[in-house]
Amino acid sequence: MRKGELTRAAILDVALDLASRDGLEGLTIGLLADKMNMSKSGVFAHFGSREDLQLEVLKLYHHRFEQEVFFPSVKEPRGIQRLKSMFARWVKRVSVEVASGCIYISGAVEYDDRPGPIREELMAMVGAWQGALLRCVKQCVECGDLKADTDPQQLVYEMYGLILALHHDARFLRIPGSLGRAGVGFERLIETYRNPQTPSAVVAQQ
Amino acid sequence: MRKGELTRAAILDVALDLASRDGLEGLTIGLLADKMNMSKSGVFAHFGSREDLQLEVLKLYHHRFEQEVFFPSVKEPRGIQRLKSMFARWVKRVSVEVASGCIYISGAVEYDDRPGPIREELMAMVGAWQGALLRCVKQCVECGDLKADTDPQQLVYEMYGLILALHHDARFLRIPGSLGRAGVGFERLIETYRNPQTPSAVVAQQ
DNA sequence: TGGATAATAGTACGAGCGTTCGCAATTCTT
DNA sequence: AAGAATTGCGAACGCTCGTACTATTATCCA
Repeated sequence: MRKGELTRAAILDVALDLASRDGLEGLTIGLLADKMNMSKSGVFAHFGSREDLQLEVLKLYHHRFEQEVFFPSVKEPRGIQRLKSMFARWVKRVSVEVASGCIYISGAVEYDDRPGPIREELMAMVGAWQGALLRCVKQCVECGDLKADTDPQQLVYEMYGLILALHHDARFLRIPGSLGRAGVGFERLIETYRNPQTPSAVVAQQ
Repeated sequence: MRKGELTRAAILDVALDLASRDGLEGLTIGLLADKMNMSKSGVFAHFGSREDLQLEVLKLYHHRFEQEVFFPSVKEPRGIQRLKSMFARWVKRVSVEVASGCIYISGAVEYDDRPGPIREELMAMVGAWQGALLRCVKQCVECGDLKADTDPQQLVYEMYGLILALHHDARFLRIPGSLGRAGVGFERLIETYRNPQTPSAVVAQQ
């Protein structure tokens, strides 16, 4: 690996940190150069433009999210167990990010009215994650873990709400115990939709 | 009313519009002056600083929120009916704001790591609103509309999550039908906590 | 090890930001 | 209507931003 690619990777790593804290719009080349002990132009040369830098940061975040949340969960068997794993890992990730900030969430606010490639990319990523959740819920219905009349979209909507509330209460308001509330909310949520016909052993093992 | 106060009020009105769209941090005196057909310094003179302007905008938003959501709801009788009114008016406000943006929500992301008077003010306002919701839920428990073992904080947490998800899905992802999902989620939510001893007529009249 | 190539620094530019200040115009008060 | 007070404008300041261009230094490959 040539030195250039190595520095570039190091820059992106720091940039992701900064963007997590201040948002993608708050990510500035000057500050990034300071943190890297490099000149502005030195940093800049690795990316064609600030927008490209932001897009690369976004892709890096997406990659980490997949590694920590998505991929480990699809190793779980289909059904409620996988869904629980997805939510648990998601919560864990966001609660770690309470100290730094989740780019999916801050980005949703920053780019809800700002058209352009970053918005498109971000929408695609968040959409993909919601799509993965949706598929998992549908599998839960198919395999009988959740009731047949379950509205998958509705369930995903409410799961997302629990995470957003966690980010809001823990990171902005700094209310202790928010982490637990996300868990309690999720338990109550799937309890509502749980299929009473399913052998309790299947769900109790989790 | 002197002319100065009148223009000041007009500026604040436009400023609230801009801040709703681009966030409080995105509110710029130059853009504001353009929209007002005034000079930058002319606009600036009405406020000691940009931060003061932002604080005034925040207070104006809070005032509108109270007028449209809080005050009409406290006219409803205590209990589940008032809680439903609060949520319905809240949803209505946010769904109108889907086209412009809710400052409580965007502000929570913008100022979760940015100390200063704006963060303090915003936290106080959001805290006050959550406090109002909390009181209302507690009254629901006291008057028997909700189960005695209801965790009021938990219920408020989940209500907030439903609103945040609405803002996220409708404004950022632009998924149709999000409005309905907030309502369905709320119904399911209070159904979980509803006291089965309560005469159904009381809750059915809503 | 030397020459080609890649990586970084330095400098400068134009634009936009919040803010200051002095002056002109308008509005209010009597 | 006249004088006082308020209101608004215009220009300028210092700062930071992204970006472009040139020169120097470090790295890679034969």
